[in-house]
Amino acid sequence: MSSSSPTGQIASAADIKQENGMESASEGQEAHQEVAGGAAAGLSPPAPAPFPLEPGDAAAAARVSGEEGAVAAEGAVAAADQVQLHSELLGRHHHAAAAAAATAQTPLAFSPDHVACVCEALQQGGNLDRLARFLWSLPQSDLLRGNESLLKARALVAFHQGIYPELYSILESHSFESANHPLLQQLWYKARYTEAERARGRPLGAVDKYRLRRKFPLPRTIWDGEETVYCFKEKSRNALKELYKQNRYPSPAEKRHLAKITGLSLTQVSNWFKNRRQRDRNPSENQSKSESDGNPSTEDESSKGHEDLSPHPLSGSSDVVTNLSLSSHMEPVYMQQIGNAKISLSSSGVLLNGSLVPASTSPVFLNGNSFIQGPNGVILNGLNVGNTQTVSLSPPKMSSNIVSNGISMTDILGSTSQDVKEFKVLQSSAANSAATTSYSPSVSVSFPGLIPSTEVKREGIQTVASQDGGSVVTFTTPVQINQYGIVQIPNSGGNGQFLNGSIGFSSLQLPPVSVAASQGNISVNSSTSDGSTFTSESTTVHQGKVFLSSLTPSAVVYTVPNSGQTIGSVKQEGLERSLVFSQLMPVNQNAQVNANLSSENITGSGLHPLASSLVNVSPTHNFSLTPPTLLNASELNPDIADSQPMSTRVASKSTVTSVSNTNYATLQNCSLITGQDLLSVPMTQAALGEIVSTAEDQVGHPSPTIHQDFVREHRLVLQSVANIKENFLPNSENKATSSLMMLDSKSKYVLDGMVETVCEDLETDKKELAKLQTVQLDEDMQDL
DNA sequence: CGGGATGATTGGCG
DNA sequence: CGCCAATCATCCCG
Repeated sequence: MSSSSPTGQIASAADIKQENGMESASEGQEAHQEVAGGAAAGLSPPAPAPFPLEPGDAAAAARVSGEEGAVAAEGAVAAADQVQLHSELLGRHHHAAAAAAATAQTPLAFSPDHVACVCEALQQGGNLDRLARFLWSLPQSDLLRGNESLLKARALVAFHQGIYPELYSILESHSFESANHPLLQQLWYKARYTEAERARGRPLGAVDKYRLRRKFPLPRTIWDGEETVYCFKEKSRNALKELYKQNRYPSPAEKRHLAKITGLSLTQVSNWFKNRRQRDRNPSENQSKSESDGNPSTEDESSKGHEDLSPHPLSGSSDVVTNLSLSSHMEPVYMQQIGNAKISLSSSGVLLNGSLVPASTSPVFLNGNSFIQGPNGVILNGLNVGNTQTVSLSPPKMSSNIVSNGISMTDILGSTSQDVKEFKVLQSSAANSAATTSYSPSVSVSFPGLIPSTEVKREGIQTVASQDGGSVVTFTTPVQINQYGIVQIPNSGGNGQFLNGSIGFSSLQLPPVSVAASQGNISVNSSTSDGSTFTSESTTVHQGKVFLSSLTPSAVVYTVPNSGQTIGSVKQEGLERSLVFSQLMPVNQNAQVNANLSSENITGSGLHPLASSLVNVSPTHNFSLTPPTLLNASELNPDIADSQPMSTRVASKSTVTSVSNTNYATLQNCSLITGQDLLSVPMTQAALGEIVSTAEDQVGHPSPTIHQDFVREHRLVLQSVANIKENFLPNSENKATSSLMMLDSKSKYVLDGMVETVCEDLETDKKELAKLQTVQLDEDMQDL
């Protein structure tokens, strides 16, 4: 199930419920009341223009004119009556002249505003018949003017008269202001319902209406494109379940806390518990009450997850790989995104950006389609090796295993920095650097390289920690990975920290140059020789980014974008957003994709030049990721879910920005930061304390809105980059003038015109971002 | 506020 | 399109 925002749900329900009110509104009842109040201020006489106002029209106009007047005061009703009476008289008075003018086909003397005013008045007054006559009397020129009020009036009349085709035509032909959307949406649906009822000869049930809504989705002209979802987000539900397990009757304080964590309202939280208890009490519904009163649903989900987690035949994986080839088109990505598998880790595994795997002990998975299993195993970067195979390491006992792209560490270590190119590693336990050797690829298991849109959930509050202070990663429930392969780490209200501890790489375990994963969401750079630990004093999540404040130089990063909402358009609640992450952060989970592309367009040309300063990227490598591959329109574009296959061409223009400073390191696709580079960054920049990584694909796509968001994100990133004053290595490749910006130690700052422009525009955004971050940080601190 | 009942919404299945 | 299950919301009662 795709996650959804509570707000969206509520709005959805509310909107739909208003549907019932439509009828009365059409009758002009409720509208009448609303307008009556505002009439007090509408003492100005109706437009004296000679238009075909009927007795009531003038009054209606008067009411509307008063609409802008503030609030209805007491006695407004009486005043309204008087105004109406007065208007009636005026209207009657002008009637003769108006009629004459109309019959004479004389151009109307009143302005469009007046016409609109009358239309509004008649609409609100429910005088549809009169409105129809009024419209009828208007000259074509006016009707064609495109005045929204007029169009709305026409739509209303069409609806009222049952001329639905015309209604649909009107609604689809003009992009209405959002303020009119509710009404027009109701007209749209109501018309559909009515048509269906007539055709069926019987009233529609809730389900029938639901199906009609699905069958006849609102046109974009009267809809902002945001989908509404009924269920709470998976994350929220998990949080609720967690507490429910502990206490079926949470105290008000607990409810508030939960509400805050989940982004739900207190009422929703209460209702949830109430419903939950009710369900538990009625075993009738719960056929599977086998599991005591724990929470079956959670269990169920877990089981589902395991199914998904279970190893798949290689054949399947290979297929996936094939599909993923970008060269053909983004379909693969699309598929992943639409899916919605959920996986729950029973143990304390952590999955990041990728397909997950059940962890026997405390594995950490990052960004990978491949998984690795092992005690304290760690892995990342789903790029699996050419074929979606997964490697599972089962080190005898060791603390940490690192696997990347299905490549054994030995391979990595042995290889030159160039070979390291695209891989991400996250070491959950830095217990001892010696662990490096501990990993033994003794067992290789093939996994489906890719589980379509896997969503990993982590139930319960679990911790993945190493025994020694080395590195500890603590997650407080739930950690999710959405179909984008993104990990969601809820702002664990309770502890207020979701990442607390250190994530580090021991120097020994890493290749000469620390590896910053470009394509992943998480990157760990270890620049220090000692087990490099990363300590996060505080974390801030904002706008799809996770900000980690780290006191230590070792850079770690971790960007987590959000959730499932990305698919299609789903309403997201602001709150939710702050807690989760926006999908803006494109994370490429389809590492596999690269394999196909790499050889051809990308590799060699684009990244290579940069290789020297970055951890090199070797073109020939199987899993070399290339910018285009990493950031492709489909991944960035939430609309993919709309089933509009996006053909993302490698050649498309794409910009990747990656910024890092000592405190944060954001790794974006295709950017690699070497340990040296990290070290080179002055510690003094700690103040910036922010990591932003984003990428924008310039490829045009159907969702302007989203695109804008993206742009914004991108801009934010750029801003941060500017602040840091770090180095950029613009890399233009592909005919489409794609620009790849990378930050490296060389402090070479190159930006093409476009980028510079963007940066300039960001001045204000920068401040906003800083402010937002601060706020978020404060909130987090409070939670703590 | 909790319990019970019931309606609404959504989605899956056949 | 019917049926059903899962979820949420709402109303009423104690």
